[in-house]
Amino acid sequence: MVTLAEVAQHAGVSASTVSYVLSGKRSISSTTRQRVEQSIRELGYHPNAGARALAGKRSNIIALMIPLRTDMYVPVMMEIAIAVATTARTHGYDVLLLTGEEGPDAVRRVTGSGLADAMILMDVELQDERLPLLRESGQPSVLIGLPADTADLTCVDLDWSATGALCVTHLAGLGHRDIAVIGEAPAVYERHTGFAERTLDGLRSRARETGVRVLHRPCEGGYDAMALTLARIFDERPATTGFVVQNESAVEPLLALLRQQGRAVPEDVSVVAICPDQVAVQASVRLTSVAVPAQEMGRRAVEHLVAKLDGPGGDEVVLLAPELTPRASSGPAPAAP
Amino acid sequence: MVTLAEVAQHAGVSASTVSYVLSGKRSISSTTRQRVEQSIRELGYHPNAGARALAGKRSNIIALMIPLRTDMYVPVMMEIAIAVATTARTHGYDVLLLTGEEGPDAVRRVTGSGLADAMILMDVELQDERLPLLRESGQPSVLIGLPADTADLTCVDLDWSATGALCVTHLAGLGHRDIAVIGEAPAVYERHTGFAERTLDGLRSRARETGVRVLHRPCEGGYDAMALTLARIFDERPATTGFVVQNESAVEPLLALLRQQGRAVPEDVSVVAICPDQVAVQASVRLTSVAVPAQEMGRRAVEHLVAKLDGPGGDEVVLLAPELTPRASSGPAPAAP
DNA sequence: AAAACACGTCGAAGCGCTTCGACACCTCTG
DNA sequence: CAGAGGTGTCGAAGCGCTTCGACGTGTTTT
Repeated sequence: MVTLAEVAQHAGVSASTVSYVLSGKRSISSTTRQRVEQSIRELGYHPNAGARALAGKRSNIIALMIPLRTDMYVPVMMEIAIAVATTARTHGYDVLLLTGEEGPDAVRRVTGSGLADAMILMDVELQDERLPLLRESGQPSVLIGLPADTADLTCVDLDWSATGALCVTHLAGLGHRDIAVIGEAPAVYERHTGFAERTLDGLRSRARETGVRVLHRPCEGGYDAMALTLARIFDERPATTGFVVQNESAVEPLLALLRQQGRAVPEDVSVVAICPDQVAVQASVRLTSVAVPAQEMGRRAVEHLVAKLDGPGGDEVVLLAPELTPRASSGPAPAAP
Repeated sequence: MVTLAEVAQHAGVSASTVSYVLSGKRSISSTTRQRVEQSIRELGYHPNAGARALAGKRSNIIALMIPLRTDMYVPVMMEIAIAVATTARTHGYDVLLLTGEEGPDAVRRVTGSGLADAMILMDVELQDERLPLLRESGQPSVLIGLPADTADLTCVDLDWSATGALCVTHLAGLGHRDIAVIGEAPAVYERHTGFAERTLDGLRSRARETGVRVLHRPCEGGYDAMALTLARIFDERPATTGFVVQNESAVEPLLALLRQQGRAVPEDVSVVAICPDQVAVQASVRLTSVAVPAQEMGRRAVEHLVAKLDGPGGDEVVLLAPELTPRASSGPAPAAP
C-alpha cells in the first residue's frame, strides 16, 4: 500500500508538501505541484481513509438511515438512496448505509465513533425517537420527512399537505363532490408517519374549503385488500366519483377492480395517484398524478448537509412544491343521475 | 469526545488494558474487566473509527456496490441491500453504499484507501469491467450474480438456469406446448447481465428436452409496451398457452391484457412469474412463481465475506436452488381446439 | 527449594495523515 | 540598501487506537 511518505520521497519533497498539494490549503509552486501529482499518478496513491479521518477529524462519510420495513414506497426509498449516494460523491463524500434496525442506538454509535460526519434520516415519524439524541449530539443532520417539532432541525420533504390539497382541487375543479382516499397500510398511520398524516390534513382542509366530501381508508396493498376496501367505500358512499391513491401497490388493483365493475376511467370515476411518475405512466391507464420527487429530495438533503458541514448555516425546513400532471385517469365528473 | 485514555484513567488502568478488554485478545481479570466496562458505560465511550482503522488495519466496513440504473428489479435490489446491511451489523460491520456510477474506479478507490475491508458487487455482467481490478487487488469480495469466468471469485446467486428450466418443467407438465417468455428490457440483455441470459439458457435447454417451443421477447415494463409485445407474440405463435414472465413491471399489464382479450387465467393461458413472493401474491391473480430469494442472497454474501475476512477460505460459487410455488395462475393446458 | 511457566498488566512504538510554527528566499517599499 | 512583507517548503507534534515485548506475581513442576 502506497503512503504519503512514499509519494513524498518519490517526488523529492516533504510529506507535508504532498499533503498541501492534496488539500490545497497552502500555496504550492506549480513545478512542485506537478512533480507531486506525477508521483501520485505513477505510484497509484490513494490517501488512507482511516489516517485521514484521525488526523483531520472528519471522515468524509455521510450516514444514511433507511427504514428497515418495506411496507411502503420501496422504489422511492431506493431512488432517494441512490440520489443521496451519487450527490454525496460529487461533494467528495461516501455514504454509510444504516438500517432502522438498530434504532436510536445507531445515532449514538455513529456520533460517538466519528464514523460519519453527518446523518440523513429517512422515514421520520412525527414523534421520532431519534430526534432527541440528534439534537443533543449536535451532529449535523438532515431529515427527509417532517417531524412534529422541527426546532433545531433541517428537513427536506415534499409538501404533503399541499399535495393533498392539490389533489382535491383538481378533482373538485372537475366537478367531483365525493372523493375517496386510498391510503397506505394501517401500520403506516399507526406509527404516525408524517407524510401520511399531513397528506390527509391537506386533503381534508381543502375538501372543507371546496365543499367536497372525503372518505379516507387505509389499505394494505394487493388485489384482495383493495377489493375489500373498494367494496366498503361504495357501500358507504355510493356517489363516490373521485379517488386519490397514495399507495403504490393499490394502484393497479384499483384500476383492475373498477374496470371489472364496469366503471370506466375517467368517464365514470377519476383517479389521481400520488406516486413516482414512472409508476403513473406505466399503469394500465396513464394516471393523473402528483409526483414524489425522490431524486430531488435526496439531492437537496445532501446539499444542505454539505453546506452545513463547511460553514454552518442555520436550520431550515424545505418543502418542495407538489406538481400535478393531468393524464388520462381524470376527467369531468359524470352528470348526476 | 471520550477517548480510550480517558476511560483508562477513569478506571485506573493503562490504555492498553482497556484496549484488551475491548478486543478480548488477552486475558483480563474479571475485576478489572468489570471496572473498565463500568467506566465505559459511565463515560459513554465509543471507540473512534478512524483511529481503529488506522492502528488495526481494518475498517470494519463492507462496501456494497449497487447498480445505478433502476431499469429492473428495484425491490429485489433494495431487499438485498437491507439484508446485507443488517447481516453485516450482526457481524460488527457497517456498510458503505457505492453506486455503479463511479464504475471500476470505485473498486480502485476503496481498495487503495482502506475505506472498506471487503466488497460486495451487485448487478454483475458476464464480462464485468470491475472483475480484473478486483482479482488483481486481492481484496476480499463476493459477487451477487455470476460472471462468465468465476475463477478466483466467490459468487452467490440464484441458479437462474435451473429457474428457467423449472418454469418450463412446470408448464410442460401441465401440457403446454407453446410457451412465451416475457423478459427484461432489451437493455438488460444488451449489457449481458448474467441472470437474464442464464435464465434464457435454462428455459431453452429444458424446452428442447421436453419438446416445448419457446418464444422469447424482451419487454420494457408498462402497459403499452406489454400490449405491443403480447400482440406480436400471438401473431407469431397463436397457439401460445403458457407464459413465463421475468419482469416485474410487465406482470400486471400482462394480466390486464389477457383479461381484456377474454383469455382466462389459468383456464386458457397459464402464467409463471419469476419475482419476489410479495409481488406474486399481491397481483390481481395469485401467481404461480419462482421466488427470487433476495434476503438470502444478501445474507449469504455477507456471511461468505466475513468468513473470508477471518481465516481466508477458498473461493466458491453458491447457487441457490429455485423453488416454484404453484398458485392460481397456472393450470392444465386447454385441449387443442 | 530452585526452575519453569502462566497470568494479568503496563509502557512505548507506530499506523498514515494534517497542521502549526519556523525558516529560507525573494520582491517590494521608502 | 535595510527592513517589511510574501511565498513556498520543511520538521515535528499529535490524532486515538492496537500490539509487542517486558515485567511482576502466583502457581506448578522436578
